[in-house]
Amino acid sequence: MSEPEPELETMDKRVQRSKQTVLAATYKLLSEGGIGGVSVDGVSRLSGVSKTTIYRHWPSRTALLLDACSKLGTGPTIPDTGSLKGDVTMLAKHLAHELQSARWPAVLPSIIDAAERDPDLAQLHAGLHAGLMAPFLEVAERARKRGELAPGQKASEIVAAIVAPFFYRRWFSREPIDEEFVKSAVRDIVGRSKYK
Amino acid sequence: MSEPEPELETMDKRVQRSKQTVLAATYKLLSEGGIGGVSVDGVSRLSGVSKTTIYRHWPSRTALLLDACSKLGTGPTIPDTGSLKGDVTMLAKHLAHELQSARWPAVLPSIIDAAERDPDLAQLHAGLHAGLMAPFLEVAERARKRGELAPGQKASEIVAAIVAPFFYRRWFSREPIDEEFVKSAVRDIVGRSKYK
DNA sequence: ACAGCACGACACAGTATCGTATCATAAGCA
DNA sequence: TGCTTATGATACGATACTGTGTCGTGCTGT
Repeated sequence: MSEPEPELETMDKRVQRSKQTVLAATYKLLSEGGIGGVSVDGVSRLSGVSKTTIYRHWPSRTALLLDACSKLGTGPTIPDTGSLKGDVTMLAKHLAHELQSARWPAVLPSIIDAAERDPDLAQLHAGLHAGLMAPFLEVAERARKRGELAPGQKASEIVAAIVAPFFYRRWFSREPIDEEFVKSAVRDIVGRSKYK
Repeated sequence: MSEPEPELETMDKRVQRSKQTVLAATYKLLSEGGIGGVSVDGVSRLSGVSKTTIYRHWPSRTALLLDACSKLGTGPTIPDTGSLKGDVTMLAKHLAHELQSARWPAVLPSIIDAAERDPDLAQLHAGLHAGLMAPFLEVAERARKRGELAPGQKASEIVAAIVAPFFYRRWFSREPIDEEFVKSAVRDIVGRSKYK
């Protein structure tokens, strides 16, 4: 918002290459060691781009970190099966798969930790979280318009109810997220939305 | 387990005092800055105990850290109101209060982050988690014996179902955990246990 | 072809960290 | 009281990190 953002097109090829290389390396270190595992020296070593150049493009380590983190949670395509159950099933399966294979789940705890103290990171976390939840929210909203949700029920509550058990499993109880679990989670949600 | 643990009674008064002082300082730094916020130098400065002495009692920073962390989750007294709803209500209120005021919720993310990579910390996390869940598990088990749970329902599932939304709120959506939320969470659980 | 600009290779200052070592002091224990 | 033992002050070496400064080289856009 405050950055002029000088249009990738008009950028010097060398700058493009450098920035991209550096971001890739940062992302790798990030996913391997969390926020604490990222140092400018480390990024320089891994990427082969000299530290001097890195500091030419990012004013500080924090800036680089925020830049890399912001490209973390690219959501899936939003399904549209026509029913809440169908949509949620697809999203839940996708989430289950990502939680166990993608790289961002390994990074998120360190962001949450940092957000506990640093306002900038808290904001970043809010953005990431919103991005992750967006598909679920969209699906819930549609169900609402279809009349599949009880009157008093907020869409965000549905979203929390479906996602919370997944997160709990991934980071707190650390149990595997198998097909059985996904099924029962979806069942709970759908059951809850219909009655009462 | 593997440590001889030389009986607090027989310890030199000076040792007792040092260890306690150091642990207190460590705990404070831990709750303020997470695991990353604890350095031996920092503990020394804050506690007034010299670094030399700290290294006399703990072989490494990690050892000190594990020692301090292990005293983190001292659970509440387990209620016994005679019904699942009563018990869960009490525990949920207690949890809600702790999540917003106690110090361990600020530390847990850093432990989870570390557990993502360090096996020792993963074990520590497992222990803490077990300690936190124990009261809920006990209460659920009792409900089971009373016949308040459906046959196929595992106690641990009930526990996960009640706790997950609290954790989600505290660390992911970062919404306040008010009385309304606690009520509806309890309602969900009790409803789920009775039918089907 | 040529000028400008980005680049890499240093080197540097300042800070913070983990552990270790030495030695004098003071507290506790018998 | 006197002996043992924990402690504090201090310095040290090794490492890692942030961020800046300098300078020569070579890629890029015109």
